[in-house]
Amino acid sequence: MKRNKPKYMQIIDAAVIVIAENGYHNAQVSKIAKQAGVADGTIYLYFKNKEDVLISLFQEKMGQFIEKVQEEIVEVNTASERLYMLIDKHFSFLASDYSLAVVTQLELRQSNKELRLKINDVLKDYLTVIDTILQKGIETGEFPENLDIRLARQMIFGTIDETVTTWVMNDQRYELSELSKKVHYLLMNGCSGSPL
Amino acid sequence: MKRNKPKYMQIIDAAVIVIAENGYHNAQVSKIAKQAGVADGTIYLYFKNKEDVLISLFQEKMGQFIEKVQEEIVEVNTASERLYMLIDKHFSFLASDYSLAVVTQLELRQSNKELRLKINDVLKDYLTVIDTILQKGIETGEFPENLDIRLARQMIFGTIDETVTTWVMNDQRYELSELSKKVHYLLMNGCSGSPL
Amino acid sequence: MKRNKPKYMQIIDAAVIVIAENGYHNAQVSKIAKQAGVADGTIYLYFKNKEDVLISLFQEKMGQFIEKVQEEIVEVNTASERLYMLIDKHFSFLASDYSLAVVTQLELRQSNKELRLKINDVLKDYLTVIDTILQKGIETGEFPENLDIRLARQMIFGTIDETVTTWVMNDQRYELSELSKKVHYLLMNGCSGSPL
Amino acid sequence: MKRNKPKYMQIIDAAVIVIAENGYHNAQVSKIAKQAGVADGTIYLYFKNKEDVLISLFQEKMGQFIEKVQEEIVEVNTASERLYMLIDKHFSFLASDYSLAVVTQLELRQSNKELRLKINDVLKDYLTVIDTILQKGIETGEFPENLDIRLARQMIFGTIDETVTTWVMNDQRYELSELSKKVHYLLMNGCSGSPL
DNA sequence: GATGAATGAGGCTTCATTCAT
DNA sequence: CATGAATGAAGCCTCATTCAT
Repeated sequence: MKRNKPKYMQIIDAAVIVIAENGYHNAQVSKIAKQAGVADGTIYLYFKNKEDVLISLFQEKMGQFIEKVQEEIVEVNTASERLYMLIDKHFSFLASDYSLAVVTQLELRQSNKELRLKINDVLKDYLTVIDTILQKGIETGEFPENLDIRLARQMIFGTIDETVTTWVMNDQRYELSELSKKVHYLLMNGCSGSPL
Repeated sequence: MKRNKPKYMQIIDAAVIVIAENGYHNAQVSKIAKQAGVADGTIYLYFKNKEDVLISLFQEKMGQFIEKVQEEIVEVNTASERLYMLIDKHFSFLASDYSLAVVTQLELRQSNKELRLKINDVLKDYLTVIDTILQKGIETGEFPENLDIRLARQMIFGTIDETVTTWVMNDQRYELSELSKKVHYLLMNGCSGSPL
Repeated sequence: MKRNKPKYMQIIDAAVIVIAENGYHNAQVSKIAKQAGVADGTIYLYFKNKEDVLISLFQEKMGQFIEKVQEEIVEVNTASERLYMLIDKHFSFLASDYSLAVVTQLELRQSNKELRLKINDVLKDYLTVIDTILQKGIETGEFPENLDIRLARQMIFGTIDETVTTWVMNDQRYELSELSKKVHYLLMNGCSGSPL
Repeated sequence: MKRNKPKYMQIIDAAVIVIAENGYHNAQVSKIAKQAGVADGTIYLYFKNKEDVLISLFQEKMGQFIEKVQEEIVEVNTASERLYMLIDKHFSFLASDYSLAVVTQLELRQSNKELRLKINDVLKDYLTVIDTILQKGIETGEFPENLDIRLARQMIFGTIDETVTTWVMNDQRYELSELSKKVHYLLMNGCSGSPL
């Protein structure tokens, strides 16, 4: 299992730093190798090509986050609590690793369509988590029965994503995780409104 | 004034088509020139460089849209109506020009940080429109006084943007503008909730 | 027509010189460009890629030789005279351009199979010329009716080719074209022998 | 003596197979090692470098063939019989090991000049065998006194080589060894013709 | 104003070889 | 003897931009 070898994560962590510091288009393989303390060729022992490094980066970092959220979220019961946990974990996760936040919110978005499609595959699990919360909320009566789940999911994800991106673009001039409550409040209102 | 010369818009329209068809990274200057029916060098008579074409593209297309929204929005009175108009104009504007939607939602996002910052400058006017609606809504009592305008704006823009992007990525399999009402409803609920 | 532009042949001639001097595996595109007095990128205005330069080189040089042989060969009548002309033209053509001889006999043979197959396509016309001579000779009674044309062609081409290659590998220590008569004599004997 | 250790021939045989299957330029050391069932580094215990593997391959395979021919050829007496034996042994040797034929006729020819020069060293013994046959033939009166031995040798080797190469390139669609008689006949005629 | 031929910098990837175990 | 993880040099090609006509 590649990911158990130390150099695998070593290279991924180096990629995050190099991309955050130099930008996506100035993150040459040689820079990543240097940052990771390995030879250029070594990267190709662990990754198929440069794109594979970037996909793996996203899979490892977001994947591990999504897994943790999936596990922890079942520990609270109401949809509201779960949504709050989702928002707060999301904010505190990216707030704790600014480089990673820069990479996921700004840099990785300039990758080509192919790479972005693969990134979206990873995100699908995240969107499913949101859908499950919404579904649960409808069942418990916290959300109206006719809530359009797809639209509500887009609102939730779009809001969270836009909030993080704005925070990153403002150079973390304020505490991201302090916004959790307010964002949760806005989104709960959005979802809970009585039917049209 | 450059923009009054026919070839100026001719080149911008060509850029939209070429980027939509070939993707951002395959939209070479020579392709745009060919599509516009001019020589490569001619582009440099109207634009400083390639980046300038893309910024101008965004400025012209979004700029004219924002202007129109700004004008029309004062014709209705409540914040709710104005928000509805904003959403609906936004959706119908991009639904009426799929190439442009592909370019703004998918392709132009792969540009480098600098270009994206300039694009954000253009968007600032749009965000100001949203802020004005929210401000107005607070004054008229439609929204609670303690509404966090920045967060609410992020929710509104994030939701609209995410909705359009999803629609584009789904190859316009449904009518985007039919979502206006529901999105408006979700966002109004989000903004109107009574204070924490 | 690309081949009418001066730079087309300029690049091909440069390629012959660079390959002859540095060997096939040390004939970098940048060296060829420098020798041709053009920028690296200019080569790609006239050729699809590096391989295309090499194929074109062979096509232009051998192609023009084969055409000339085809034209001149009809001016003499007997198969024997035609065979002599073929051998002599072949020898004097390569003797007059040692660089080209090095390239065709030694360097181009280290190219990959794909390239060699395309080179063989060019040679097919040459082999056809040989076959026509043999056919003619059988008709006129100069060669026995049961001459195996394929084998005879292989003997003729193999002998000529091996003779030139040996001459090149011996660093042209003797006059290649002085061998024409003797080679012709050997091959005529080979072909003319009475049936088994 | 290296060649007595089992892994020595094991690696050479693996090289033949790997080159025949993948082509010269896709015959990486790691592939040869894998095919031989040894580690990459082990190859360097038996060979100085990759080139040494290829030279040794040629030396072992052709060397053992040439030795056998040298021994057997003295068992027949006339130059004609010896030439026939040479041709027939050559054809049947390569017909019996198609992989080896592919490697010697097609793949190894793409090697660089240095390697080919070393391969030619091995071939010198073979050419000497031909020369001896010719010399003997002149002494016995089978060939004219003024036969140009070098040219005759080139004809003989060129014809045999071209015949095998054509057979390999035609994917052994016919029996190579069935050509022995005809080729022998052609070459005997070529050499025996009365003086100019 | 318009053309389009020419420029040339810059990076991903392969693979023969080494050497610590 | 044997292993195989690690090394790092080296080159083809693209494409934004220029400038002579």
